[in-house]
Amino acid sequence: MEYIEAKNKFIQAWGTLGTSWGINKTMAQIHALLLLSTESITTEDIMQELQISRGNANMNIRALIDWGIIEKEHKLGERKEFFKADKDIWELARQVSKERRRREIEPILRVLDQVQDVSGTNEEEIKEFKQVTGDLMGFSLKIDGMLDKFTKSDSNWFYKMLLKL
Amino acid sequence: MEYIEAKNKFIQAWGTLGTSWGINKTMAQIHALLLLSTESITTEDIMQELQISRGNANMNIRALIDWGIIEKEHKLGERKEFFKADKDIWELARQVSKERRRREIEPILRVLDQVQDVSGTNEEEIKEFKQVTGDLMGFSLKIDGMLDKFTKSDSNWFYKMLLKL
DNA sequence: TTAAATTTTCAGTAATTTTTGAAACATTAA
DNA sequence: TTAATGTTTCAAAAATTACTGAAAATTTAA
Repeated sequence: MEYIEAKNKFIQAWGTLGTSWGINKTMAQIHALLLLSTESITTEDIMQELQISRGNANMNIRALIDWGIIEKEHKLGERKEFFKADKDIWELARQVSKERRRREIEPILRVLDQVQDVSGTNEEEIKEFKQVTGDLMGFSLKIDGMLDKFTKSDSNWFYKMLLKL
Repeated sequence: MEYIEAKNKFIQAWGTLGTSWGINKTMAQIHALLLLSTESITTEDIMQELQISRGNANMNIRALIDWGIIEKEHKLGERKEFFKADKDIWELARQVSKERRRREIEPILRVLDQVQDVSGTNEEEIKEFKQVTGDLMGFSLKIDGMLDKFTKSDSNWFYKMLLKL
């Protein structure tokens, strides 16, 4: 398969995958493009490669920076900003885990916690409510702990863990 | 906190969480409602509780059944269909992992595989392309293997794994 | 300073996804 | 059968989300 075809295929697939995990398509595509770039590139390059507007490019680049998975670079004698992605996949996974944990697991844990002191007249439904939300919280806490360990470890730790299984 | 308030809060939070993980809000809310129900309920009940249309209820109930996380029940002497959720959170996690693996990880693995035999004139970009997509595939395969093991094990295995860490 | 280059913002538009509601379809009871 | 009850489908509407493009803001060079 020719490079250009493979590249487009990968960018497209990465966009689609992102979409089904709640990440907007353009954001994932910009990330894919940067993963493949041998050197850091400008907003103009991204606009041109993905055929998107300046506003769209700018917003999604910023979102990627907020997620901590790409970064700005300044080149000597250049006024433009350049961007590059971290090519270390383990680092990427760690960063994504960290952010999703913070943005999504923590809020649901907070709600599950708040909701634990429920009261009411129907014994059975109260019991069921506490049981289900309690189980959910227990499970979430376990996942949360695992992710915490994961985000603080190196790829080696994860690799060993997989072996132990 | 009063039961009705806690219930609504939980349903709302579950819907929001679903949304940020690419699952539609109503689908997640129906699931939350069923998790809290002490007995199986009808489409009418769901429509009434969540204030949604029949079509919407029907479509999302079907989606939940497709995901394998709720099921139909027929009651003796009743023509209506009743629905109930599996209350076992481990089972839920296992089922969701299984489905997402099939729907999302497998497709991306297929693309990464296809794209491996890339060719072109620019040595550096080909090398980088192979490196990045190869790493990504390696990582995805590891996650895939872990999920496979997870979906085929019982909660006890997972619990032990967490202890070993 | 002023001007040129670059980045950011955001109102309006477009695209996508979700929801409705009514009609078609299916099943069971009489 | 026919009628009543219940389920599914799907075109249209609504809601949400993403994108554009131009103007405003910011930064740097002269």
